Amino acid sequence: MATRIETPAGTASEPAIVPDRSARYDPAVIEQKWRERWQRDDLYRVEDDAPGEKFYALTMYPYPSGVLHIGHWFAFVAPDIYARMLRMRGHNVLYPMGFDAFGLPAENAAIRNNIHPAIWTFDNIAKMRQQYHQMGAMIDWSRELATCTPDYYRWNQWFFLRMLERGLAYRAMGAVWWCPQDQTVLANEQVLDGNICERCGSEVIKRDLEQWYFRITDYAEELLHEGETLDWPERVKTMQRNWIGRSEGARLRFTLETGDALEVFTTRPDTVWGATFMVLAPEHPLVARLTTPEQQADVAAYIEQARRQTEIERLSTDAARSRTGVFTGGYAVNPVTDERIPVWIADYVLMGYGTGAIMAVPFGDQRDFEFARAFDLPIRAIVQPPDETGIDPATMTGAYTGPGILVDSGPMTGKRVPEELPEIIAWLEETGRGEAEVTYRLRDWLISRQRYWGTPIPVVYCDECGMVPVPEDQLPVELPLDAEFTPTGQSPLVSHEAFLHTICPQCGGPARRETDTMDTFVDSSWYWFRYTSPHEEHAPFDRETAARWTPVDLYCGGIEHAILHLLYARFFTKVLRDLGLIDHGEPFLRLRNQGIILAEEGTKMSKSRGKTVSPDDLVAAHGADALRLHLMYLGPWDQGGPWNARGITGMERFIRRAYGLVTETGAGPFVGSMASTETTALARLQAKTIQRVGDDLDEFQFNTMVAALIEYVNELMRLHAREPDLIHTPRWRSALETLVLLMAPSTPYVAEELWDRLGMPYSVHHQSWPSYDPALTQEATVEVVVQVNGKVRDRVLLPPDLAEEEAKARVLAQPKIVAALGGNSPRTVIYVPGRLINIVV
RNA sequence: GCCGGGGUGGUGAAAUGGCAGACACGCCAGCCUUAGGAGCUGGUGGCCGCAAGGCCGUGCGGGUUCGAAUCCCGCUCCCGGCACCA
Repeated sequence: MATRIETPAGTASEPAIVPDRSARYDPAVIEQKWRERWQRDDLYRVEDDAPGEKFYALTMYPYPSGVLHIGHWFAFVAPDIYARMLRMRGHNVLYPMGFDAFGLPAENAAIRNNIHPAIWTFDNIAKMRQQYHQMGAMIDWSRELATCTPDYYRWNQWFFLRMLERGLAYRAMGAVWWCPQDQTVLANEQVLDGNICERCGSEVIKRDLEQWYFRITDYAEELLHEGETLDWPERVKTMQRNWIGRSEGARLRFTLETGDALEVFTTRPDTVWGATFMVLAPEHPLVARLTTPEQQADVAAYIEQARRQTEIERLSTDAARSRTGVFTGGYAVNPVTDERIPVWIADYVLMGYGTGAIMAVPFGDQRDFEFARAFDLPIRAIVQPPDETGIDPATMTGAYTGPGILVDSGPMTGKRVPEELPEIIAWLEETGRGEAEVTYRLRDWLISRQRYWGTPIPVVYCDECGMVPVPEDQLPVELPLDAEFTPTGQSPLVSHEAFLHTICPQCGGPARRETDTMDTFVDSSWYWFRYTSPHEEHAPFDRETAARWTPVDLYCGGIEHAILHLLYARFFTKVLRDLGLIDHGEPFLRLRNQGIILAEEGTKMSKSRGKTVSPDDLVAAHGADALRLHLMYLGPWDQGGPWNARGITGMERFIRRAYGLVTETGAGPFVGSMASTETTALARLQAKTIQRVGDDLDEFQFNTMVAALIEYVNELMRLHAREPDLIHTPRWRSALETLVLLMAPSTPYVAEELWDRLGMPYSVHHQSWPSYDPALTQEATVEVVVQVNGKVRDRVLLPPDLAEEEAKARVLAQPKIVAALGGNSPRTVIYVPGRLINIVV
């Protein structure tokens, strides 16, 4: 190794070979040096009013679980590279970071290790922040937030109160998991294998309790249609569309013999003449009134069984699973046929969808058909398929769901379905039997958690006044830190007397605080606004600053949040807009998901199986720059895949080659004005590489971007070997500067070091992204493939814009082609300029 | 069952209608070295061939096209999501 670092660029010097330890690429030394310098200089501080078009790049903030694993690196490095490139392109880029700091693991650690959740959480945050520094991420740490601080969660409470005022937050009974052993409600995440309590291992059941909800269903339609306009992966949009589950149909009114009205939702109101029985969800409120004394025992037993039913059973597609249900003994009247039809209960009807009751049309619905066959209920044919004779209900083996003509359907007989459905609905409306309706699968968002480590819900219960919201000036309702974490099976808040007992803000009498805390998805539903003014004390965020930065231009994160987090965040944004705090309704304009990094065996990386890969060890062995490159080079970023440590040596070699190239040939002198083919080739290579790297980054193709960098270095070395004097031309110097600039987003440390060694002013990360002359990306002559009948027979060098006739003439004269033609004359010649010529004989 | 994504050398992959396998790992050979788990050079899809060269080849079967990894139809396997939604 040799170096000339003492010699300023442009000055002649002896090619003295001075062995110098500092010349060797030593990532440990380089990375520590620059990391400290950047921190000292606050290099990544973002000013709200800095020049340049704003760009808000955001990565889903992590849960502070302890340490960053390799998957975190994979997720964070890509947007970091992208954000760095945009900054070099002149944008004012906001790339903040924080911690999703409330949640179950902290509480479990508290119970297990007798350490307070707050201490555990902040210890982890400190560790992880160090790791981000090590990664070389371009994060403005002055904006860091942790959702478990009162400064942050008081605004969760503030939003809750605003939503309560607007009727968007409400209390209602809801079926939740209940552990009879621990005498407590469990979050869904705490229920293992369908119905096992995470804590004590006993079987859990569903139980009705009063819970807090956010009325996200009010926004169902908007969430659905505004989602279509977003630049998000198609599959995420599809998942959200399916989750919202819009379905068009009608609400029809049936009457029960008890005198109660029973409404049902159906997408096939045309088949109401075929409704031969009705089915209620076991939990339906009318079941009790409807059940006759003789059926009482059966019904009660069935309801009990349905309650115990595990998720696994419910989700099973087992063909052996049969339709179950029980007759209530009660009857309803079909509103169009006036027939008396039996009312059953069955678990295939869900309380949470539609009205929790259906009209059963066994002829036209497969589930109803199976039910009718199982319990020997009547089936009536009401649709005749086109160009066929009628179907005989006695012999049919499955429901008929196809198109046809209505038969035995009173005044609607003869109508074509589905074409004339609107007329049928109109008739039902005119005659008062029902009306058109749209139903959604989306349910309201249950935000209550019977846990300690979360945002206290700011209401109190007073014997006199009932439920009373905590006045805004009394926020935050602080989570007491002196809670007891013995595993009693209850939230520590319930037994925390000082927290529990308070004074009613309305009458001043004794009151009891709500002990439920909020789902942590509330925290993550608005955190990106907080980054724009993280120290604002009088509002969740400063309106003007938020207006400047939001919406987020690019949001990166895992596909696992495709539904919940992203849907809640969209909902919150719309609520914030309706509260007048912002003027847009969609939070994230562009979304990109990384794939999942699996363990080397292709299985899921899990802590419990010891399959995690520690980035710290890899950094110690190869440097953060090499690890960054390696992760980006594994494959397409959105695909993920099994982890593989072997390839990292290739990235290390690449960095060493680039390092050697710049340090050994970067000091000049650059005096030659060589007009050789090599300098032209060099200029073309440089232009093409700038284009490739930029285009690949624009398209989030990090793996091919890295390949372009590697090829650039390899090609520079080849040119140098072919023409040793090339390194003394100004063109060469320019090529090296370009190399360092192109490397800066991906390998920030070594790029800074090389920039410094080139004698360029600090910092490489404040330089402009290199530009190129598009004319140079075109070669003067290109190798054109010559095919005969689609098989490659020769290659010729031609100008890419050569006229067709000229090209044909030249190619047909080639000896190999003459031989391949064997005397046959060409029938057609296909010419794709700059690519190929295909001669068809 | 439904909806996505995918199947290309020994491995990760590239090529989205025009030279299949860029680039990297690994492997082989050579150079350098006291040494190499360092560096450099060359080779590396399969088959036939001393070679020149030829044939075959992108999960399977068919189709469209001068030309298909790429588009269309059918099948198959793997991964992910949803799942009685009336």
